Amino acid sequence: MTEFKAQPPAGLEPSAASRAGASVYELIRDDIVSGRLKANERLVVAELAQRHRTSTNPVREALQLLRGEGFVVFSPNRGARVRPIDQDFVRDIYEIGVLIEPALARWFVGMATLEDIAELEAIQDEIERNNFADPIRHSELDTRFHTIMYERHYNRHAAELWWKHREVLRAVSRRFSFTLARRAQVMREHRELIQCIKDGDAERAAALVAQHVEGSGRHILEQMRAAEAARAG
Amino acid sequence: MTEFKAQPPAGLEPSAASRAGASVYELIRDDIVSGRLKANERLVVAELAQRHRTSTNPVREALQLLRGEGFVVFSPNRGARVRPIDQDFVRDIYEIGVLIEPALARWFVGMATLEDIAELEAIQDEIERNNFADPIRHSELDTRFHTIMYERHYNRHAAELWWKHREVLRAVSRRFSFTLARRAQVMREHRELIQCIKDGDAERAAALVAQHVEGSGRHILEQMRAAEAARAG
DNA sequence: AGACTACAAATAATGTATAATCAGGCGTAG
DNA sequence: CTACGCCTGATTATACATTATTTGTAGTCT
Repeated sequence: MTEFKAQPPAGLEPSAASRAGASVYELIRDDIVSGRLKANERLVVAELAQRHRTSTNPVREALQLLRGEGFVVFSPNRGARVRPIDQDFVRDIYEIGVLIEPALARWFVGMATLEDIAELEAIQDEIERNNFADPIRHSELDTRFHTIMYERHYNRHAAELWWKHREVLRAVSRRFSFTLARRAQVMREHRELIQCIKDGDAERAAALVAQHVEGSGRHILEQMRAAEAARAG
Repeated sequence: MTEFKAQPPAGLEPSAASRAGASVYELIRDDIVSGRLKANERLVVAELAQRHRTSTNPVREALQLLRGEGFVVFSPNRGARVRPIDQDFVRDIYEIGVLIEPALARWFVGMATLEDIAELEAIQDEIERNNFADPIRHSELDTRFHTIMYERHYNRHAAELWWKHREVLRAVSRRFSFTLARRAQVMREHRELIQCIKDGDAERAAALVAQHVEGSGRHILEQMRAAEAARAG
């Protein structure tokens, strides 16, 4: 069986410049995406340096990198703040996914080999065997399922964009669990998608992926709204 | 008449942290996008610091920012290199544009006011008056034309993405000039687009934008191929 | 009193300088 | 051809200067 650990598509993980830099970058990024750092929270360089046992230089660089990726916002002479991973943000990126993923999927239908299809089915089997019992595992399997379809796409830019968005959504949805309705929907859509690929029906596959991503986005948004309502009420 | 200087959509220009930082960032970025820095060229921090009369810190931060935006690639312990703005790169981003811009345009059709349409027409008049005589001016007007349609879109992420891609394409195409065929096509498509918006025909507007972006991308790619062939032959 | 302004101190970003380490590349000796 | 050692430059670490923003205080005006 193949590796079922969620991995970036092609051969390129941003992988920060080096040891300290990479670790600071990843730690801060995780803190943002997972919600440990609150929206709009100030990111004071000296504090972060102390917390992560490094000097200020790597922290400053990590923040700039995060700025370039959109996770951190700078105001001149007032430093960095956490970009809020709020409902708007999630909606924005899943809507972009709805536009991009169908195109990636359409291409895949024309390129899929028997091995690809076998692997998709193996993963789907595994997803069903797991049946959401282990949410982390489900997330990894599901990500892998889509990665197989997108990772060989010639448009590296689009694939990279997809992967970045995927990571954010994955981190956000870790906070929630799947509703029964959504579980059934995921299973059904994956199976249907595999069938489309087998049939070589690119258009239907694209439409299905659009629907799948749309559904996934809606699901997360509803969970976020519910959580917020619970917090407020 | 309104401002015809190309400007970012909403109120947010990345605008690096401060004077020196911003200028280093912009200068390096321009050098990359305009082709003054060649593909895969090494970006030695000390050199850049000297050339731009600053210390190494701002340079390193600018490079990290550029990395986050995808213009620079890092290898651990071997520093930064220019990400090649080659045909693949251009194709990648214009293809993404073909997917995203129609969605932005579709939304605009449902939101356009009489003032918006008047402004689009004014700009198109201006474009026709200029008639590609001043290419820079044409580029600014054309960018403004599209900015009007996209800048108020609720999906800030998508609008920002569009703007970043637009800047790259603008810089690349500065090296070339418009073929007669392309000139006519631009005029026709803009006028048709305005008509669609007046009619409230969102679907046709979206299709037209897709075609328009597709055509623009193809045009640039062909120019790039021609230039490369000329260089090689 | 309440509110507003001017100025001073505190906080932190930004830029500069310099050193210490470390990894990779290159040339030379064996 | 391989091993050793040197050189370049990346990366990290400090320390400090400069600048901008924020905050607080005191004095003044209404």
